[in-house]
Amino acid sequence: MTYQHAITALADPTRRVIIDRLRAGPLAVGAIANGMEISRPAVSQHLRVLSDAGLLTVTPSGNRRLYAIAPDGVDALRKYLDSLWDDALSAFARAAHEKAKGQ
Amino acid sequence: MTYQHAITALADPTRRVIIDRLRAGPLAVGAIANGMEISRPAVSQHLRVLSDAGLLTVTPSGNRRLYAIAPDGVDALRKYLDSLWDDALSAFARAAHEKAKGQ
DNA sequence: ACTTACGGTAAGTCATTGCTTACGATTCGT
DNA sequence: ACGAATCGTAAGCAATGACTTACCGTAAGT
Repeated sequence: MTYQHAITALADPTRRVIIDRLRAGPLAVGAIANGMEISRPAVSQHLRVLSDAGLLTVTPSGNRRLYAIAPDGVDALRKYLDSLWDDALSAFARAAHEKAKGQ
Repeated sequence: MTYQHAITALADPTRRVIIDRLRAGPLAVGAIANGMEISRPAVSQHLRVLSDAGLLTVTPSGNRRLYAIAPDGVDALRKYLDSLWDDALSAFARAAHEKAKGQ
């Protein structure tokens, strides 16, 4: 039941930028913040939110900390949306059928 | 490129409750607000946000307005997450491979 | 050992947003 | 035609959250 935190975390545009930067593979905090307009502490705070939401994993590597996308967290959100998608389609088909019958 | 608005709209817990109420089929505003703790205008405002995000459709029916989940809006979000999912899995596999080779 | 690099945390500020009450517009029932 | 019902919008308020600067701990390099 962690998809709520995940969707809240992904609602922020800056956090989606961070996620996009990690699509190709793990990165250290400095590498993520480099080129972004906000300060490095701000990036740290976003990374904290994303990690708490289960969307990122952290692996300390010497001096630095490597962040990577956690497939499990993304999957939780996917499952929620798939369920919503199924129900929406069923309701849509039923509504269309009722309308055709009524008309 | 409308998935950003969709994910922002779904980030609010109250709006997810509204969406859940519409899973079974279209409902009027009063029916949605009935039993909820917030006022009806607040529900109207949420419905506005969800509609603007492409997640709901409105069909006026006499005195009332029937809101229903828009499958297209949900699908846009699904596609974004599927893409993210694919990249996350690839990056994960690559990282595991590099680690195995390096170790 | 001392300095430098890396990154998390704290405190404070400002904008965003979700809620309420009040009001107006449209449609149904009689 | 008139009163009631349904619903959207405006204005105002309080809470949440994203950002900044300042600070502290830990690991690497010399």
